[in-house]
Amino acid sequence: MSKIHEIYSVLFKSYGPQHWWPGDTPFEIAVGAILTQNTNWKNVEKAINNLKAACVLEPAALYDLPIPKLAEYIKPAGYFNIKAGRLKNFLNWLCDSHSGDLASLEKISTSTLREELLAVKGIGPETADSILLYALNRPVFVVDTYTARLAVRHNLIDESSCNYHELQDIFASSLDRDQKLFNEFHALIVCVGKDYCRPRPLCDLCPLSHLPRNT
DNA sequence: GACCAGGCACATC
DNA sequence: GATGTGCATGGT
Repeated sequence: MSKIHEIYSVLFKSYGPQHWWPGDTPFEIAVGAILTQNTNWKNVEKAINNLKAACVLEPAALYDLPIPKLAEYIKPAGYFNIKAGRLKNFLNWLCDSHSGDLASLEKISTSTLREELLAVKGIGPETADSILLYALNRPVFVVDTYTARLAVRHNLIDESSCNYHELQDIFASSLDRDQKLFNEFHALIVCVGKDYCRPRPLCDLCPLSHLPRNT
């Protein structure tokens, strides 16, 4: 069994299925992906609940909402002015180019969609891939800070070459190109990340602590 | 009070 | 191309 398969196996045995992404609709998932940038999910939940309570958590309503009003609703998620602009950019793309309907993206190839998402100002690689995987069910491996920490810590990658694309390639190339597997794996990495993949210290209670790792 | 959280764009060198 | 900085709330 490869190191990466072993990591997955240990995490799945420790934490079980994660049932990701937390969100009722693909659109809610996409909004959550933008709101959770560098932010604790609990804060994002508050912001999403505000949008739900105001009945604006759907493309047309959010598209019509003035940015200052949107910023007010999403305040608990932090960086609210920045994120309001980013959400608007996403809404402009979705509504102006794709009739405000995520389901209409089904016919577009994953690579084209990824390029289009990355062209939206405020959507970087992690957010684009999260939307592709969790909102649009595409087999794309999502990389985040925890993935990087885990990979460096367990010698899957050298810190000097640790960038998004390299990390994504290391995981994706050693796994079956399986949307459900990628979904579960990333969720499990975030799960163990929250518990143990903090910058320091290393913790021997981490389910991965018996695997080879850096100090 | 310090540190951290499921990034990203932009300025500067 | 690499590195530094601003953006901000809320939990531990």
